Amino acid sequence: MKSIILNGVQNMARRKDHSPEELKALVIGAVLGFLQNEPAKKLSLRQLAKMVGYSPGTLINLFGSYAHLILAANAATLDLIADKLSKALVNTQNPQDQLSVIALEYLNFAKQHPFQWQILFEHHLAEEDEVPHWQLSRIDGLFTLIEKCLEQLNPHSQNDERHKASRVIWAAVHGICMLEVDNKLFAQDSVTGESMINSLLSHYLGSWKISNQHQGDDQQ
Amino acid sequence: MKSIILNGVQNMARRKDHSPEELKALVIGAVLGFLQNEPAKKLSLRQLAKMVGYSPGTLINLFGSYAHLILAANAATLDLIADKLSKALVNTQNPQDQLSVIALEYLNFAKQHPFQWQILFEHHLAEEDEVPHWQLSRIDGLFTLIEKCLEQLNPHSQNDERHKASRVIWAAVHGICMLEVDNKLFAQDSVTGESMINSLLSHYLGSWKISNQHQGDDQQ
DNA sequence: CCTTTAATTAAACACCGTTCAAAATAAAGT
DNA sequence: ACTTTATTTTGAACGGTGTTTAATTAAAGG
Repeated sequence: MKSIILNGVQNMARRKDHSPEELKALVIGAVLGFLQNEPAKKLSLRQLAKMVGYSPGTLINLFGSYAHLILAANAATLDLIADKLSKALVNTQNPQDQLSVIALEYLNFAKQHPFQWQILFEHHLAEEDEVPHWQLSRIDGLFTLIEKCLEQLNPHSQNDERHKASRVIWAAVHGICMLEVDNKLFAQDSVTGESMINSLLSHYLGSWKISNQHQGDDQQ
Repeated sequence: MKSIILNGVQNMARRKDHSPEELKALVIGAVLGFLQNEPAKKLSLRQLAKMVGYSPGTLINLFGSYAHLILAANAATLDLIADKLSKALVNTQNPQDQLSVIALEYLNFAKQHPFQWQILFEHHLAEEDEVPHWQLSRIDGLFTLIEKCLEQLNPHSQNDERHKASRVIWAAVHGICMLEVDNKLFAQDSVTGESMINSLLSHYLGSWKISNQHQGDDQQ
């Protein structure tokens, strides 16, 4: 297996048969596969390189850095989530039910892929380089989805009211998912992520959808 | 400064004058001081040891491991937050205002100490050792605070209804803080953490407090 | 076939948390 | 005061990390 050593110091560099895009997909697959069983803390560039049969350096000049490699994996995760959400929506018409489906599907993903989901939010880029635009547009798509439901829920609502409400709902659902995945709810067994999401949506939306029925007087 | 070298290989171990408790406080102070300016990612045991003038090994057999050192610093942070919350509450009587004060004070802490706040939730212990009980009781104290407000808000509510609502509120507020600190809200400037918390509390509580006024029929 | 270009690599670098035997100190015994 | 014992504290070593770089190889162009 080891190549021939000549001259005391020697050799290597055998070109594999993967295009850059194939290799990227291979690596991202390895990341997500690893995170199915092991926490993000245990992931490393060197292990990853071993898994896909390339050297650490190859992965670095493919993605730019280890941080950007993780970012690429996170982008794939976001795509996967967006796909699940839109698929879950096709059989639901009522806008409040749609929001419920979105939130519960999101929770479901977090519970089924806790490590993959955690790394989405625990991975911080160095402050010098900003989040790439393609990442931003993915997130924007999720917000737009929520805002559309809100518009159906209350057609009299203003744009900026829906904008704010979408952020509140997203953040709240996200907080519930996070504490559920981290097991930091310290709640009795009857209180699950599902029941919390139901409580949140029914109460928040119940009040929100009637708050602007007449002459647009916002509460806050 | 360097001790005398004799015999080719040499010396060291000058006993400093700190009791274990003093040293712990010194280290925790160094952690929190560091996190005022630098992200958790850049913190390390070795730098920390240099800051307080001890060797890495000393800190390890003081706290057990680097992970437990961070845990101790997080405990100090939780105490600090609990202290701020209870102090902020003394001038507020109305229970809904109290909840608002709690949430806004919590948000304020997160914004003023983002790195210290982030490490509270991004630090995961290895699964083999559980979260210590003194940590759990601290968190339980925060929940009890919220549940007391909810009881004032709706004296007819059941114990388990308040239990659930306290978790929903806490998780939602937490989610808002997290996305605000991480700059992941992608919202227009008018939508701030404060306005989101106000929206969340007014709508959620507005519905919640009347949901059990008569014969205890819960929505979920 | 030779040259150029691009891909891939091993090795080196500067870190990291942890372990451990040895060194230095303090405390106890005489 | 001296010796012994016990306790801190440490440097050095170990195996790991992400990243850089010079060398090597394969492929492409002429």
